[in-house]
Amino acid sequence: MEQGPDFIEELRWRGLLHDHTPGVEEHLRTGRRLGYIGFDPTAESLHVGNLVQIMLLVHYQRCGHVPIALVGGATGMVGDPSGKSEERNLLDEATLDRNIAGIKAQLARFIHFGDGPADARMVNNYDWFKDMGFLRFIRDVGKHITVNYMMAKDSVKKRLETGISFTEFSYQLVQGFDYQWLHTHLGVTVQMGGSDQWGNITTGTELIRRMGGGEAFAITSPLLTKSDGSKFGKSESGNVWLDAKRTSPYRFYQFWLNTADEEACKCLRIFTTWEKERVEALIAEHLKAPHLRAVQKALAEDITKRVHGEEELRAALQASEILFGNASVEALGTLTEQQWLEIFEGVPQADVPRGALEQGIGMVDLLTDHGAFLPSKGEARRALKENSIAVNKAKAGEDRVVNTSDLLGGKFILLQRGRKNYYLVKVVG
RNA sequence: GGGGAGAUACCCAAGUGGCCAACGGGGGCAGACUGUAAAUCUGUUGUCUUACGACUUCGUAGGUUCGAAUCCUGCUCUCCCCA
Repeated sequence: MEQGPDFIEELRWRGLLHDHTPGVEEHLRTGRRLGYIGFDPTAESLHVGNLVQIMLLVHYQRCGHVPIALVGGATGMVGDPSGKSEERNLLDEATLDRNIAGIKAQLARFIHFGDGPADARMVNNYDWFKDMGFLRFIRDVGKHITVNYMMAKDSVKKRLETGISFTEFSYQLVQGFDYQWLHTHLGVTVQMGGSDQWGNITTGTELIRRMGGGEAFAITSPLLTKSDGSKFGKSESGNVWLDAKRTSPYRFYQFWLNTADEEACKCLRIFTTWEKERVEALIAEHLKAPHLRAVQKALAEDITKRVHGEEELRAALQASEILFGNASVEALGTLTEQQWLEIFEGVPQADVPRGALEQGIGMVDLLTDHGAFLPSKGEARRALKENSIAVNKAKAGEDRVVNTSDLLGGKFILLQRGRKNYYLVKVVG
């Protein structure tokens, strides 16, 4: 068979390998193997925190193997205790269905699905759990694993003090059975996941072994954290989602562009599919001239393009140029209304009646009463005194009055507080 | 059950009758610097109007006083020690 790069070796240099069961390397070298990763359908969209797992599948496929994406329609109903200090809320079926559909669509942007021998496949564990009764489960599955074994898992041990429901305690068995089922029905022999999933995955390999299914392997990736130790994939405004409706492509692009130097290099290895030489050349270039931020730019462009497409990337680049570049008022004036709305999507906006603007509006009122951009007039005055407010890119003082002559594109006024906070005033009526 | 300590702004924490919108630190925001970074420095950080002003705020409800975060009483909550 045509064999791509060595998967384990690939993970290793990319910094994606945390742990693996003995023998996987050989196992993967000697044939095309089916490997799976489970995704929790807790939301309608995946976020960049899931991206590491997605990349595992991407690299897996690139290396000539067959990735299986499992959405946990059943496991999502139970709740994984790993890394959670408290019992989780359960999702209802309708929500789960919607979430699963959303996730499927997103995964398709990364890996190639189809019916060919090397194509990725998508499965939902609800399909094999929905008709399984409790008695059958505890007879066929539960019989093979001891409670002692289950209690030894970190995810369970940590919760023994504070309490864990039987439901969450059972989680590992449910996930373990997934693996067992995929093993016997599809011939899946590899399960991957974040290092926090090690316990759950090995319950699966154990189950397969005890149920006489033979060999099954586990591979985990390190959990990605930022250099300050905080969780990766959160911006000040919360989770960074892959769904453009939740995180605009512009914000998405900015998230990657703003990664710290050290992280950016790490991310470049993890989140691009570029070969080693290209990655290393970029990093070397970055070290020579860090202020150019070649790594961040390359990273942000590549990921944004993959997630949102060429068009959206271009818009994000344009927006960034206008917001952070040296775009002049003239440049702003040339934008079409459509462009305005696209660029400033996600930026606080306010509608102001044309009549009020014709009479002229003082800065303090514009920032508070009309725009509600700042919480109080005192704060607005302070900001104006601090010289931090700009109208259409020009600093404004407290006595500045805006009127229709300030309109750009006939319709918009751009306010800024400091360098990074934008507010858009739209005229209506 | 007995005894003690405490509750102050986003967080920590000073303040024990007027000079308290309340020291200081953290955090936030902004300015300078810079790489849309980090570090650093500076300013700012209850609300409202025409700000030399007014109003609301120191757990909660009352009271004493010309005047209270500060004193008194009830209540709620937190912590500690002894049993």
